[in-house]
Amino acid sequence: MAEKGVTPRSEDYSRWYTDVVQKAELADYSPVKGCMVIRPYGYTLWENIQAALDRRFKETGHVNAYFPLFIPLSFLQKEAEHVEGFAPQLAVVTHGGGEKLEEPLVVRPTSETIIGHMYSQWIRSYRDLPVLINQWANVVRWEMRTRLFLRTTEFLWQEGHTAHATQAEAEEETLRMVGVYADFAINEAAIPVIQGKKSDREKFAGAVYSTTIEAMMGNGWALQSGTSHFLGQNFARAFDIKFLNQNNEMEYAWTTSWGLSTRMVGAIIMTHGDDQGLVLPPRLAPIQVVIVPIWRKDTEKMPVLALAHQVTAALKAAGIRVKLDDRDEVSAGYKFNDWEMRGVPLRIEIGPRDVEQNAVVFARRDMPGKEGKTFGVPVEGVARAANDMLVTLQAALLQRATAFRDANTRAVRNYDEFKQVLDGPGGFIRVHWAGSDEDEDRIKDETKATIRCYPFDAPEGEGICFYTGKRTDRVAIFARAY
RNA sequence: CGGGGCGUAGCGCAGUCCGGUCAGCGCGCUUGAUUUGGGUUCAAGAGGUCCGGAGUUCAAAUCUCCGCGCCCCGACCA
Repeated sequence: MAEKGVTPRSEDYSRWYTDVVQKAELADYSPVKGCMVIRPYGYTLWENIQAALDRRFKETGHVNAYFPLFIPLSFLQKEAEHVEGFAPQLAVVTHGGGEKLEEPLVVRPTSETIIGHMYSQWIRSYRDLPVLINQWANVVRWEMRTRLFLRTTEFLWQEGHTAHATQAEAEEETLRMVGVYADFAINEAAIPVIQGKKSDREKFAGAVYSTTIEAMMGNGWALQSGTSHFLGQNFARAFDIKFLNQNNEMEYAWTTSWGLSTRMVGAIIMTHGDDQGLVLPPRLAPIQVVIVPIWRKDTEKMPVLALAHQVTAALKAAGIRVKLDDRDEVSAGYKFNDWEMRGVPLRIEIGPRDVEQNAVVFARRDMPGKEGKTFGVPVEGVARAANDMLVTLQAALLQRATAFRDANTRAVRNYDEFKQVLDGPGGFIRVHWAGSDEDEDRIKDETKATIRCYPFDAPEGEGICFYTGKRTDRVAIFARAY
């Protein structure tokens, strides 16, 4: 690893990613294989993600609850597709208190089963519906290959589980929540995700269908960043979630589930980061503004620090998450690089020249060097100016990511072109698609690209499938994915 | 689990082929100066059961055998 800075993205993208995660002190490897330690800076970022999501969940009528970590193994086996999908990834507890357990307990990989079991006891009448519950939890999936934040054995997430009286209501909920994820991703994380439906091959084990938000990472790969599933009556039948309707008839409930995990942190890193390190969207950044005081002589130190404290207080009063870096033992240049690595959106530099003019210097993280600096920002009204700059930065990040995604989204006319794009520039391939599940498998085998989603927003209309040559109005986005 | 690579100071590594002043380097850390508008410089210092075990040998980081662990590539996935 380089002593300073990170491996350039162009040299080795996954190395760059790992470097950023560790050097920005977001997370570290743990002594347990496949697990990571989320460090305070990374955890604060996650807390900000949680707050932004939780607010949206509450606004859409959901409440939080908590269900147990351990699930009887037999529960997993009640839904055939579900157990088939998750069996290879389960961690199972066979002993407790020095005794062999009568029935093994699964460490939850997801909670549809145990929540389904509880819902069957809580739901009696149509008057009990809908049930709209979310939980913030950790889950465990024994993955073969892990990567910090993107795929770890244990990860943090939220999982929403809802039950409804009608299919229409449940489907509406499924779409509402994928929409909430998209709204969060776009407006908080500045990630221009694409909403769509998963192909049958990629859907959640046990779902009727799954919806997703798909993001494009800096290397052109796709990252599934949140999912919302319509479960039909599959889990209701498996767990006997029944209610009496208004006609006094017994019916199975219609359920949904939806989740978004710490993987989102990975999405933020790979959407906005650059060769200087992390770049954080202001709305989620643990530190939105860092103030770096600069002085030459001891006589300059006092007035510079005095102004720095004054500006810090002004920003704090305006509700900005601000940090004054008054460390004595490192140089200003060191601090610049340090905070750039950590992705702080706005840096305010205050030196003797600024004290004289009663002004400060703004340096935005998304633009390197002088280009991103604004000199002579008056101290009077500095909080307002900083706030405006944060709004500008938030918009600029989204705009840049959107332009990148669009520039790396291509159409192809046939399979040869498809392969050429994947071997060349990569990115998203947006095509008409009339292939079968087997066709999809074959393409995955041959190119490693999968259907990321059938986008909801598909104004293309009818066209020719690049693979089968058939006419269809279905549009698919293919990409290599994490 | 299949294929590759690796385990020596907090981190990154050299040394291993050809056993013997090989316990070394860079960064980081500590102390003191110097410097501070883009990662200052210098000096002095602290820090290691060479992954573990067994064996060969006068002598093992180095050779042999057996373990353990990690990383990368594949099948699986939020």
